[in-house]
Amino acid sequence: MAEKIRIKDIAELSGVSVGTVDRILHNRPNVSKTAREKVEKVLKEINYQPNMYAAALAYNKSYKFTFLMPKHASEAYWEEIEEGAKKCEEIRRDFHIEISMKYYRRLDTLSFANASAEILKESPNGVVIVPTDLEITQQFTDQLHLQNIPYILLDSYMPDLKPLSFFGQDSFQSGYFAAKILMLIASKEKEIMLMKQMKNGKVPSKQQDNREVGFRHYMHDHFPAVNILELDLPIEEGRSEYDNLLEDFFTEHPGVHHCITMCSKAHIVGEFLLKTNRRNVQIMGYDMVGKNAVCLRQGSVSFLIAQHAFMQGYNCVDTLFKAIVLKQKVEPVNYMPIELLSKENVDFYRRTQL
Amino acid sequence: MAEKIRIKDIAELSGVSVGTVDRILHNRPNVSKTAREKVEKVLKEINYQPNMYAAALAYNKSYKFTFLMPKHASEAYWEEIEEGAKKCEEIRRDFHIEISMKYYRRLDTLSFANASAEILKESPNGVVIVPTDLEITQQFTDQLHLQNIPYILLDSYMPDLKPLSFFGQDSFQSGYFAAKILMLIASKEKEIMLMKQMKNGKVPSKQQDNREVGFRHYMHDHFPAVNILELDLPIEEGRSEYDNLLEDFFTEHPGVHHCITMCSKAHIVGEFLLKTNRRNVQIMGYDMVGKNAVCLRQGSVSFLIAQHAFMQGYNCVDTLFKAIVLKQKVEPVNYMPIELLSKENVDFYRRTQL
DNA sequence: TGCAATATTGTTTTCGTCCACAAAAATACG
DNA sequence: CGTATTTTTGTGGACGAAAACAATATTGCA
Repeated sequence: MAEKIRIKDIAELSGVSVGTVDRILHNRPNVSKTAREKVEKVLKEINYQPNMYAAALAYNKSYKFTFLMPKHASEAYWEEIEEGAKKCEEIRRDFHIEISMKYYRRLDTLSFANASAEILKESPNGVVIVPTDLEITQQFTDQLHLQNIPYILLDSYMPDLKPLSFFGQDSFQSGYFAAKILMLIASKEKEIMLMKQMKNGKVPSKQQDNREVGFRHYMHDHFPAVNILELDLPIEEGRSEYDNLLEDFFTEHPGVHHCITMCSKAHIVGEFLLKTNRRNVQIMGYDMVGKNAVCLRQGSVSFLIAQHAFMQGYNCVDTLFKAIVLKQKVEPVNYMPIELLSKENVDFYRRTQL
Repeated sequence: MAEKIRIKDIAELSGVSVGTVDRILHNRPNVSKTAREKVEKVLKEINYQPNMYAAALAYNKSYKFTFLMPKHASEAYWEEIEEGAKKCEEIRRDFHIEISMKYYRRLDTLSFANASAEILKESPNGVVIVPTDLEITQQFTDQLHLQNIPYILLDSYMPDLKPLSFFGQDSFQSGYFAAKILMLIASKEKEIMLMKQMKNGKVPSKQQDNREVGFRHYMHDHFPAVNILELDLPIEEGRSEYDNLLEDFFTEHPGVHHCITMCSKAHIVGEFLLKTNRRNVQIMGYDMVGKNAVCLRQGSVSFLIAQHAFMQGYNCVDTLFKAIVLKQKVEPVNYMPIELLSKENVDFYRRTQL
């Protein structure tokens, strides 16, 4: 069981030197047919697992990974992803891996193109990409394929780009699940509020759009009669303006007792309800970020869906590491769990299971 | 940023030899005050992080961990824990850690005592214990303390025993949460069925008892009028007898439309309902094991609570590893997430996040 | 002061793998 | 057949930390 076979052992068993075994293990040239046969016979019988730490120590090469993601002005979701990536860099530090972060502005394809050009100049060993539009992203990944630089897609899955791997949540299914849970507490409602945070009149992320599609799909299938009332909060407006918009909405629709949002800003509604002493509205939202957790604990938000952003960042980097440094096979598609949080189980949520 | 400081560098910076630095880093004797001061001054300025792989390679010592748990005749929960432990053994193999599994028979204190005596004879470097009664367990852990063998408690938390660490689910809170979710779909019910699998007239695990306490606590607080009807399935009886008991129950209580169980056998009820074509009963249960997953997908079970058994086993071993081999500080109390699964999100459940 | 005993230092080998280089064997060619 | 060339093999450092070992400095005591 606890057989620790070294290259030296293989060499002795097959009657050659460690140099020859090493050449065969690494598919290097200059090995005679007879030597190859002798060694491969031994390799077939035993199960050699190289000591990867000794290997890393001897190899003494460093790896550069680049992480391309949207610029986040204190947006907790992106911050958490970055923290996860940094954590992995720290954990793997003895393998000499180094991550360089690059940012682009969401919906600004030029900034994406600029950043990707910079990355290509640095020719890293691997890349993690949070994609923008398919077309612009593909221009980048085509170059990466040309240069044989493996890359991982994070957040949005674009199978046509043939990435090494993908990490993210199935947004459609997640919205579908959210609808199901919401309708457990809102089964008798005729109207439901859907809050959206808009930027230049658009929802700023594809993920949120897809969640809404999943949400509406469930509603259409199971509660076609329920009226979904949208409330848009333009990100350009200040916080005080939000309160006015919310006040107007709830005054105009006193019969609405349930609110859902696909973004991480459920706490905006939660805090408003608390401030205006409205106790008869239940909220469901996304992302286990500080302010949402507070609302969840105090009861102004009923449910959150977590998407394990930290683990997404961590896993992307670790998957690059496993594929490139350890030359392991990696899972091509990795959907993160869709995890429901309420006041009763939120204390046991862990951003990482490690 | 990417400073890779070696012992050799510290030695040069402080004008001593690597031997002296090594002595100081490991608190070994025979270091003069002047040398110590010089080195400690340098250590304070830089942030030395030893290359743990080089260290493990040089240390070249092997570690024996023992895992004491109930004998599981194909009980999926325990199997999963064992698989997690084995996985960690594999991941850390280059550090020469070896796990030896020991089993005792649940509710049989003598078999626990026998197994623990065996373990003590082998004097391992660390132990993972799934406890039995407090008293019997303490007899064992007292010995471990005497011999300075660190140990981790898994499944049941007994703070008085002063373990190195604990991993498990908060069973009370998990039952409480289960009740909340169940009552979202059963809010109008007057009667609910609580299925219990008994062994010699007792619930075979403390965890299940505690979940029931949490469950009843929620019911008492929020739905005191609901009548909880227990159905006991004695494990001694065969499967066919279960069907008879279930048939009798549902014939006698045609008004019961919701069933909850604290054990992993929700699928027994699910399969019965499917077989007898009863479509008007919803089930909630525990553990993401194969048969339960099937029932969840086909709709005969509505909700499951997962407890991440695989990660529990993995984390216990990895925590021993981190504490003993890497000499890191470890978290003393680790509650696992309480994760809700339904048809809509079950496909994204992962036993491991790694 | 001299010499042993002890305290403190520095040097060297080891771990398993990788790779550069040296040595040996096989082949080419005049 | 002998020398030059190429192919194939074996050997000997790294890598960074740990620890055994050797060497030096310091102290105690007659």
